[in-house]
Amino acid sequence: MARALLEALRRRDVLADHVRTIADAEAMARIGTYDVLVLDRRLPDGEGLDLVAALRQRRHPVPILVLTALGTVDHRVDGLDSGADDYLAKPFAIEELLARLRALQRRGPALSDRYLSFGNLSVDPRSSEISIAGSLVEFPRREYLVLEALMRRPNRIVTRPNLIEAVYALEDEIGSNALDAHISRIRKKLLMAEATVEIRAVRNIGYLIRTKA
Amino acid sequence: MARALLEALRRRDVLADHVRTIADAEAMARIGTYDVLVLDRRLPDGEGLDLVAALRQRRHPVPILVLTALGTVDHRVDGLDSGADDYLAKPFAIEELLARLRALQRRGPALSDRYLSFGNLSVDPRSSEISIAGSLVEFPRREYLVLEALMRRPNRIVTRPNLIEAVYALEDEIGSNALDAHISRIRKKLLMAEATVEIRAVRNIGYLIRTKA
DNA sequence: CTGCGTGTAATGTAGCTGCAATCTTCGGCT
DNA sequence: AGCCGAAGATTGCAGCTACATTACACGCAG
Repeated sequence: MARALLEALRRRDVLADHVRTIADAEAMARIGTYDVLVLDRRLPDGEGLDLVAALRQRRHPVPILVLTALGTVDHRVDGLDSGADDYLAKPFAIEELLARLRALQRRGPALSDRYLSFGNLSVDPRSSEISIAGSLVEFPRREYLVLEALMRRPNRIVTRPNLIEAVYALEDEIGSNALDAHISRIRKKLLMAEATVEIRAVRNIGYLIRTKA
Repeated sequence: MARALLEALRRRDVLADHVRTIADAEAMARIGTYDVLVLDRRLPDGEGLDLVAALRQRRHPVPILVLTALGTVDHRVDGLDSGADDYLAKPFAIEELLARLRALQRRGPALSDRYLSFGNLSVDPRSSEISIAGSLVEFPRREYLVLEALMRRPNRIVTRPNLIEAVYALEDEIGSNALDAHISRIRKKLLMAEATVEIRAVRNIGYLIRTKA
């Protein structure tokens, strides 16, 4: 399958590389600069959509087309919502695939980043704006960064080191409860704005954001 | 058909406008700012793909999804190659359409050199002219460049390095608050002209332009 | 020469942010 | 169950830093 595709691409003077595993694909995406990534879902070392999600999480801008046998509407919706830009199910016409690749390449790499929303809270990483219950709420920089980091993984624990890294990118900062202080201030604002989410501490590990009981 | 779609979108709090003809669609695209354009092919006054081609010819950046009964592979290829970003044939599942619209909206508009307009401010990169509330306002070169860079990504943060790069293309220019000074002067002019947009600082990162509260 | 554009520097300022002191909560242990 | 220690929560405060603004000087163009 891959071989046939590579051959078709080569015949049209499209340069392409091929790898078999998610791990390799991730490495290639990290190093190389590609116009488009074509991805199957059922791969030797896992589910292709996990790679999509991982790349998007890191804000990797490469356009991604998922090409797979899993073709129900639900499959398609899942694929697109995981961050893929197009989804084509087998069987497919090679000409259509090529046209879709052209469309993706034409459009270029993404500039945008997904709106993060959870409960009645939504975060726009592009403008660093946060709205709660529909109205804009101002957050200072560091508080914003903490909240954004939490919102990138709602319902999941984000470790203290991760949070500190998110806020103090390179700068060194150790030995204080600065992070706790930020959390506290964020909580106060969430309360003020009547957010339906809350930040819970996970002892010895970190924090997570989740919907209020 | 259009009514059903509008209803489905409205139910999900997606704002949408609907027109019946190519002429109207063209007018709307020219005036308004839309995240995505959904287009049928067989329209009362012509072939939808002609509109796609016309918009692309003018470098219109809006993502376009063609939604039509014409669903052969050739139809699809033609649609995509005319400049559309996605092509969905009837019959289709509403959920898939919505997912595809999300994907397009996520990715955002293509870069372009057409009129940049936001709020009551508009910038013509070709002539380097700026109008506020309909009347032309003179900006010196450097101020113009800063404002254009911001207007290329309204509501998004533009980093200081990006801005500096935009203004001082090759020349070396470090160690001063020249950029801040420009921003300040631009702000003064925006105020004078009663612009409905404002420039906000994002601490430690850069600036962004957005509509005034 | 004059006027505008632009970089620099000085100065002002707001409000973020880290800290520490104190209080509260939680989990483990007997 | 109850106690204790440690982790987390909270809050006032003070220093500071990044940004804002203004004035000024230099340079180039008409």
